[in-house]
Amino acid sequence: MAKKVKNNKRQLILDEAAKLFKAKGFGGTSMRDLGAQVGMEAASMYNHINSKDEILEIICFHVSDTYISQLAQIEQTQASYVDKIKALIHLHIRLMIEDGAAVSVANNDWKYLTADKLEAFKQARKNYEKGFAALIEQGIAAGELQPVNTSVALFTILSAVRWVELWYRPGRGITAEELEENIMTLLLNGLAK
Amino acid sequence: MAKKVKNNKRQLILDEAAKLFKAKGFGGTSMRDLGAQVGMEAASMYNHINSKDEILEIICFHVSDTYISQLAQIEQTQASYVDKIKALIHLHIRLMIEDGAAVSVANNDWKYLTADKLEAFKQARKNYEKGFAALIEQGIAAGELQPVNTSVALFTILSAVRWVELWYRPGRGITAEELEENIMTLLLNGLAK
DNA sequence: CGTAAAAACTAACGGCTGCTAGTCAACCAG
DNA sequence: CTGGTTGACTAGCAGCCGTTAGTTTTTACG
Repeated sequence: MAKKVKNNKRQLILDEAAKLFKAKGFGGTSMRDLGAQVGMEAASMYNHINSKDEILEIICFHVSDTYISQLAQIEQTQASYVDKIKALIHLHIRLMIEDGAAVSVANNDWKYLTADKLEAFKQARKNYEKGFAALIEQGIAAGELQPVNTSVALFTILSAVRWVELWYRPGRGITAEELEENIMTLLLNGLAK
Repeated sequence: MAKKVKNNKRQLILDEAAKLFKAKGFGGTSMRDLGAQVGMEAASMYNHINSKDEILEIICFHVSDTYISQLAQIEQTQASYVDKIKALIHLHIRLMIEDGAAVSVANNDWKYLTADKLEAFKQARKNYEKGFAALIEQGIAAGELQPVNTSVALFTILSAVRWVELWYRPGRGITAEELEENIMTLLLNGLAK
């Protein structure tokens, strides 16, 4: 019980940190800023977390772990390559909508990780990209996809999904489903008629 | 002549600042860091620039001015809507390759602009996006493009081009022309066969 | 060559940073 | 009721920040 309360406060700090890091950047967010947002003095937060760096670590690796485990799951299905890639695009859009602040931090502020954690994060991201790229490559080999450069396709897809987090709000006149459908159409069928 | 030398030093500071801001962020770059990179004490740079904020302003508005003037030029040509959009994509890729650091700063660090400059920058960007979106809208109305949501198409294109700056290096086994051709194919014709 | 302007330097300021130490109240198990 | 753990507080340290002031060196021109 006591443990649960502790976890709640800790999670609150992590959530608010993600929002602030997204809005003002890791360097632009002070522990005093974060304390004000959480409703606590800066020093008090050290009862729940060990350092500012640790907050960034937890956020970044939580996101990368999610992507990696989901990729592994999708790889094991029996779907076509097109459908596997669709599933990955779906995953990216869904995470952007559901946990946009954390994803945004993992995308933009990972470079402020401590040297060793930075290396680990870059390696994790590289592994994810390798797995994603392999799906594209196999899809091309199987004749399901256009014979474009694999890296170009990979990064274009990964980037094309990022803006969602900056733009999408419920009540913009477009639902999450419509949004996803539009992006999927664009990436798979293109803009030209 | 004396003026020219002054401009050179000033430009050197701006160029190195763009590189450092890109690598470590605006907040993560100190004037002492920048001085070391330029080969000068931090204080000495104030003979050439007025403030750290001013450096960011110059970089950001230089980029946005370039985009806006090029858009105006493209709007006035007699090409088809598809070709106008292609020209804009070409512009984005070319600027990313030629002046990647500055474009990166304008994309990522604009939020650290001073309040009034921030407002002006956001307005400029909004105007650019409006002009770009209008071309897409007209292209759809003319039957040249697929009837997707205009905003989705706009932001997908704008984002899909951003990664170039992080990834492209001459000698990666792909030329700028091939890169552009691949991206153009993906965005206009899609990944699926 | 002399002189004035341009551009570099050193030193330092007030303010903010992440974080620690020490204290004290609230709570909960025995 | 009591003892101890938890989690909040205030105060403050050492260090970096952007920037200014004042001084000295370098440069360019008549």
